[in-house]
Amino acid sequence: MEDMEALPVRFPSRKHNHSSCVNKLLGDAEEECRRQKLRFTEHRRKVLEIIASSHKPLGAYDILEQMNFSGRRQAPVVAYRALDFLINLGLVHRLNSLNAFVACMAVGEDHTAQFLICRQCKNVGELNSNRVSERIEKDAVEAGFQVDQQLVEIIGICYECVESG
Amino acid sequence: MEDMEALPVRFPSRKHNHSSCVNKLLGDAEEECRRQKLRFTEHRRKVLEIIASSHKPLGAYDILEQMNFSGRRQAPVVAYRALDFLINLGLVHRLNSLNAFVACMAVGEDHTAQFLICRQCKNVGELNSNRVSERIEKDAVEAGFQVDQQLVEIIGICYECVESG
DNA sequence: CTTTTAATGTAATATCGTAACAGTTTAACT
DNA sequence: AGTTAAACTGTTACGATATTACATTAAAAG
Repeated sequence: MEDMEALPVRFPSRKHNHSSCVNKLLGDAEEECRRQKLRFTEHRRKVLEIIASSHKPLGAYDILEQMNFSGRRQAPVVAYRALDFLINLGLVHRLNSLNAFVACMAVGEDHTAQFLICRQCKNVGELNSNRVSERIEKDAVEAGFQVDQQLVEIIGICYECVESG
Repeated sequence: MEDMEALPVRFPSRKHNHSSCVNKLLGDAEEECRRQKLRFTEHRRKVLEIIASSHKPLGAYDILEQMNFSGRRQAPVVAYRALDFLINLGLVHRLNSLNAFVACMAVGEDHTAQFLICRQCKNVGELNSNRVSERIEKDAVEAGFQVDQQLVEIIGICYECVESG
């Protein structure tokens, strides 16, 4: 029998409200940091805010450009340090095929992230199908391989771009 | 019902014969180039030979280092051009999580490559499970996403490394 | 209030990858 | 063979991505 539970798909609609998802993510971050006694510093907040404000993946240097508060240009390492922190916390994902970063759309949901990357509008969503991650796990084990981490990036066209030709 | 056909797993054993897989790959390349009327030039042959001689992924600059015939150091673009050619021919794969390249272990078998990357011995194998690629395809379609390309990289420990502690 | 841990500032440098363009070789066609 | 078109090569320069190292400052823990 097939497992027919609904998929927890998340793809950003063209008309969704950005500022509400930014606020949600900042709230999640604050809470998580409080819980784990980690410091949610200015750099970290700023980087998360920048990433969350875009559903298009951003490169580290794109982020850096938007960090010029007080007119001073930050060094690359500033962005990378904040990104590492946010990735470890599960608030940000890295897209290996693009050398770029996106905000997590399923914070706190314990998922193996699987990305849907639209090569037309450049938006990125998360598929996060347990069926996929379990299939990978099973087949790898059957092949004698012990899985630590899965990396799944799916490149194609999102439904809104298909519809609009 | 589960599909129980055997998986076409390929993971390089510690004791397998390198030179025979190099020769096989070079032969495949020659044949494929003859068929498609493409030129299998010296650079391309050399790069394929270098990659095929290692089951550990090699970076473009690692490859470059081994291309110093006649003592002259080649420009990076030389390696990248040959790599592009070999990748298009399906003889070489790129590992996005490592910015590195490996020889294909399933030439001519029409597969969606899925990589098993051992973080201990650094060897890379191919899982290439149709069950995985079909599951990804189905779930993505169900999510309204039209798939062009899948990128699956699985990081963990291979059986030989598990056995040897 | 001092010790220790974590975060920052800053500079330098490593690593990965591409653009542009002139020159040469190869294949294809008279 | 001689001519043309396409593919490949050589070379220089540069762009993009990421890390190391180390001195300084701020925060938390005792």
